[in-house]
Amino acid sequence: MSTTAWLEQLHDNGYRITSARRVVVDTVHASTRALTPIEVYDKARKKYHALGLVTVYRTLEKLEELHLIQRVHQAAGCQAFVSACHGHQHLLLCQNCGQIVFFEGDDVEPLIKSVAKKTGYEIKEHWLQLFGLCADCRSN
Amino acid sequence: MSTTAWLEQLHDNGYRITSARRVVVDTVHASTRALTPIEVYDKARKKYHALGLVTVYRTLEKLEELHLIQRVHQAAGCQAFVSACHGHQHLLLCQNCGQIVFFEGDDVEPLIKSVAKKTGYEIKEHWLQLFGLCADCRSN
DNA sequence: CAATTATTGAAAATGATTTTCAATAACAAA
DNA sequence: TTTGTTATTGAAAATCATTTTCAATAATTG
Repeated sequence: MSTTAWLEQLHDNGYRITSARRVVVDTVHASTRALTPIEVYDKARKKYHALGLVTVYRTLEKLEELHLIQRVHQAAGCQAFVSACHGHQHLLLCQNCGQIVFFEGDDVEPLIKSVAKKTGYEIKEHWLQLFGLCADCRSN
Repeated sequence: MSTTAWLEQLHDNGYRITSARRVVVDTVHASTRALTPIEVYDKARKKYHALGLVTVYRTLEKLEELHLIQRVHQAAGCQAFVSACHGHQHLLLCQNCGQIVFFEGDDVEPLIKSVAKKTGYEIKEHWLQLFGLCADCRSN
């Protein structure tokens, strides 16, 4: 999904396309790592100096609402976001470089069914994250 | 694992047993829901009025360090903790009443191996949380 | 091109967490 | 026991992230 498509999504949902939003979208879209609001702010401001941090917060909020980005939870904190435009997918994070890879979690279904049966819960959502070292970081 | 065992753990690791710590330990240990620092503070203060919020933060920090409690991540926020003294287990949360159930995740291993193979990552940790409705909340 | 109205950035307000610090309480050793 | 050392305490202040307020500006619609 291209940045243009993200902007279209924003527009289709009644939001205006502004320079500030363009540059935030570009920044988050381009990153394979999760970025915190301040990191987005710092990177994006190199391209658009007038950008305000508040606008970054507000834009991230909208992108999350449209499921174009998703929050990444880590031991260090839970404020970072990554691009998430491939529907429901699970995350695999490199603990060294922060690189993020998505993977399908079809195999989780049987586990969910079994847990539902054992516990009597009706399971509505699940949430899986793996942590490790990417091929690059392993060899260096 | 009893509260006494938690206190022993603290003591064995060179921490002193104080009234403040006792009451924080009691409070978290007794709860089947995840509690935020303020919630712990409010509950615990009913038993020990002089307790300070700062001490709650510091005690939770130590309990987490000793793996006696673990942080619970939710859409609403990631500041809450639950008792976690059964080793590595996964969480199942009731979205209505907050009740938490632990379950083993043996079935996750094959998935992890398969993802490792596909991605070239060496996977060190994993993290699984399920959300749904408990039997009680379903029927009411 | 004009009018409407969402969006902007700055500053202030809020909320959570951490740090500082002097008083106190726990505990090991005598 | 009692004592001395030192970790722990709570309050206040400091910090950090996030949200709200507001008047100025810029994006869209007609």
